[in-house]
Amino acid sequence: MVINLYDSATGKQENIVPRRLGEISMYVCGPTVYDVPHLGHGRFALVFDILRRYMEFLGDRVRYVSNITDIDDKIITRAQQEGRSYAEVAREFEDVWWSAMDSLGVARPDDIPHATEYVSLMVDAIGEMVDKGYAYEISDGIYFSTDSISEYGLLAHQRLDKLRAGARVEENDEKRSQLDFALWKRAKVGEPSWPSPWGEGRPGWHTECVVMSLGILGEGFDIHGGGADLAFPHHENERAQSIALGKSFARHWVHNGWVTVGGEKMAKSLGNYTSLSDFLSRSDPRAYRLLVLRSHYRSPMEVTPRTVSDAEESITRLDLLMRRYRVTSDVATFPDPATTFITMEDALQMGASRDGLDEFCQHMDDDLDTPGALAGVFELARKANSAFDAGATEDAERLAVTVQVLCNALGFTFDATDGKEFDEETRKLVQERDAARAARDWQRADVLRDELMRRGWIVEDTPNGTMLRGR
RNA sequence: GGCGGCGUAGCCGAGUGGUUCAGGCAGGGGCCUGCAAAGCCUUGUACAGGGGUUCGAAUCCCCUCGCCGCCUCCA
Repeated sequence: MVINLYDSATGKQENIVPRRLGEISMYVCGPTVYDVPHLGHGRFALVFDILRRYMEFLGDRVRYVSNITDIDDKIITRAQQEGRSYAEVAREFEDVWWSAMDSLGVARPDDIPHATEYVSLMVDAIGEMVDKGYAYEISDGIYFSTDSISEYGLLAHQRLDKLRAGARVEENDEKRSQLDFALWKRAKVGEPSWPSPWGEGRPGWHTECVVMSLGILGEGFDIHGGGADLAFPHHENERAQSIALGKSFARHWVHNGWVTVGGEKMAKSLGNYTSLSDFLSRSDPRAYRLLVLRSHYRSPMEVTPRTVSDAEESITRLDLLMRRYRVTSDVATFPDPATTFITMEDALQMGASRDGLDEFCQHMDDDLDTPGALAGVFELARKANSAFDAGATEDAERLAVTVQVLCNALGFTFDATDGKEFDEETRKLVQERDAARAARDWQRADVLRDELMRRGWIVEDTPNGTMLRGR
């Protein structure tokens, strides 16, 4: 099975044929840890988590690398404002990052390189670019000469002269071209710095990802990903450097679209962002994953209180199916998506429906059409409920297990509570109500239901008696 | 100025040149239920506007309007 993905470099959908059969190497630009992450960061993390899981589902071994930029102008600025070290700032916000990732159910990358761990390799690379004539020195550091790369502009889909014509700022007269970017920034007084042949300083942002991706995954790795705004100039600049270094770079480029608010890009600078921690403290984290899955990864995605509560309702529907399924079945052990990637083979072994899996894959293979795949999952859920209603338990369970397995493949977990886990007082009310109902004392039963509802429960009657779920 | 994207029913959001309105949420009707809840069934005459191509277009082409993004740090 081969997945097709839209490639930002060619502008077309391409078969992802890995450089080594059965092994996929993927590098995704991670966050700069200078502040709390917002929903936009959450989206890219989820998109690539889902892509990764799907490739594992197909049976490929994925090596997933995503970096942490832990040295950068913004980190330094913040550290100076708060009178602490850049490392403290970076540590703090990296911790926030990972705890948000855990809540979202994003599995850890296989490798998490930090920029500061690669400074000396970056210095080597910059030296090589200087030696080969791709870089030049001016008063505040070393710059890459974009004119030296004939293909520059591939990812921007623009020619060099057009790009130059559109350049908005001319902040540095010494640069040969406005498009040239810093490889090495000389340290000003009080700034953190590392030694180099060009004096104390720090690497420019665009160098770390080339050095780390090539260093860990090697030449010609399969997929390079990130948010759409990284395509230019960040990824363009990475590419330019790889050419200068004479190394073959990423075979495919994948970029995800924005989270929007009222049609506008969610961004720090616009102040229209919701931080992940705020979101996660108010809403079911799975709702965000569902929102991400429900829109195509390259489309803009609108997040509003209403879309979020819609998503929560949808999740509940699946939760209830899973509860229904577990009531009739002993199978309660599914792999935890946080640590395990389920494969199609596993799925078949667990009794999932071949047709259901095939339809799922058909959508996913088509440029990660998660909305289509998800529609199929809900369709299966409907059929499962139908079969349960009809008493066709065997069919129902096969359908339900398919839903379960596909959702696991997408990184979802379910609320597995059987609706009977609550405090003693509540338990007593439930028992009394069941007794009242058995005695056909409807008045008493209704009083008890009202009481339970007052306590925040949604009350359901099932063949197994009163069931509760939270509101 | 250059390049690119978007505009789909109450809301979100896919999709495709042509029988059955992807799916979710919300709403109407029904079945089930002691009543509910959940579930199931059923119900929507959507594709910014205007031209054109076609036997047939929301889907292709042209124009107009509106919105947004990238070209600077940015997921």
